[in-house]
Amino acid sequence: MREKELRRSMSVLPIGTVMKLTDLTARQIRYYEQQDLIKPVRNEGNRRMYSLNDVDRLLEIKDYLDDGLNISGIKEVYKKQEQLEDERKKNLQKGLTDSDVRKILQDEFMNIGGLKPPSSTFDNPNNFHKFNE
Amino acid sequence: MREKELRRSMSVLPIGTVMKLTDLTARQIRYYEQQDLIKPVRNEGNRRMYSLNDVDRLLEIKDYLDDGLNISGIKEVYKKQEQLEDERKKNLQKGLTDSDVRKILQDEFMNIGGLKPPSSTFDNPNNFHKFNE
DNA sequence: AAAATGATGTCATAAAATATAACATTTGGG
DNA sequence: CCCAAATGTTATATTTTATGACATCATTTT
Repeated sequence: MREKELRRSMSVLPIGTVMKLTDLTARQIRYYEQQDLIKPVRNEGNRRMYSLNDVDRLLEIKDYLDDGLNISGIKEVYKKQEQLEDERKKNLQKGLTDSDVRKILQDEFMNIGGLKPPSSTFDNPNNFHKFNE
Repeated sequence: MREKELRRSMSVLPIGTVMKLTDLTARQIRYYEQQDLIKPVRNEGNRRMYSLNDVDRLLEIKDYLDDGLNISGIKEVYKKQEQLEDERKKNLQKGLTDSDVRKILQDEFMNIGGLKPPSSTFDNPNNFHKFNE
């Protein structure tokens, strides 16, 4: 559903609406922007316009702050997240899926000591491979 | 997905945004409201606030006008639509589905002249019943 | 403890967006 | 040609937002 994503990223909400949806003050919202946590677009009249994704992120920021993180911490969280997404993109470009990558990591494990793959409980909940031992 | 509906009906868009999304002028949007085709809510400051459903309806209105309908015609269309929805609700309350209702109508037909159900071409495209005559 | 810093509040000022109402224009049908 | 429907235009008042400065409060740092 590509259309949904598009709509979630359309900047159509004025700051007043965002204040209500997030229960944040304009001061807070602008401050988080100043700290590069969000980047609302500006309309022709220089008013900030927000997307639903922006609203989600602001709600996230609120949660992180409630959890005791400070702005710097939140910034780090998003930096890591971006790195992760970049890696995923790179692999996708190479035609690899997440599960492909998992297999590769497993193979690397195998070659370390000539061992079998670890097959975590998560990947193989019922340990079926054990019947082949 | 009940949440989706809720979000589509949240009045969060100022008229400026709606203008861009629909390519209508403020004058037109307010005029259609005056004609009871839409009913945006007002915020504390008396500004009209629109939902995504409102935007959809405005786009519909645009299409109808392009098709040569006038405001009165469009009003009729929406009146009929409401009537239909009301009927559906009533039947749903009685625990009847659409196909139940169709059966009931067929039965009524039968009793008119002690005849078999009509089985319209739509319901029986190949007229299979004819082989039983 | 004092000072510094981070996060937010508050206030003043300017600009942009919207509401309302009145009058003007356009367009299609009788 | 005239009328009415749909829309444009303009003026005025109010609301909303942007920006920047200064204030406050809590937490760290020194």
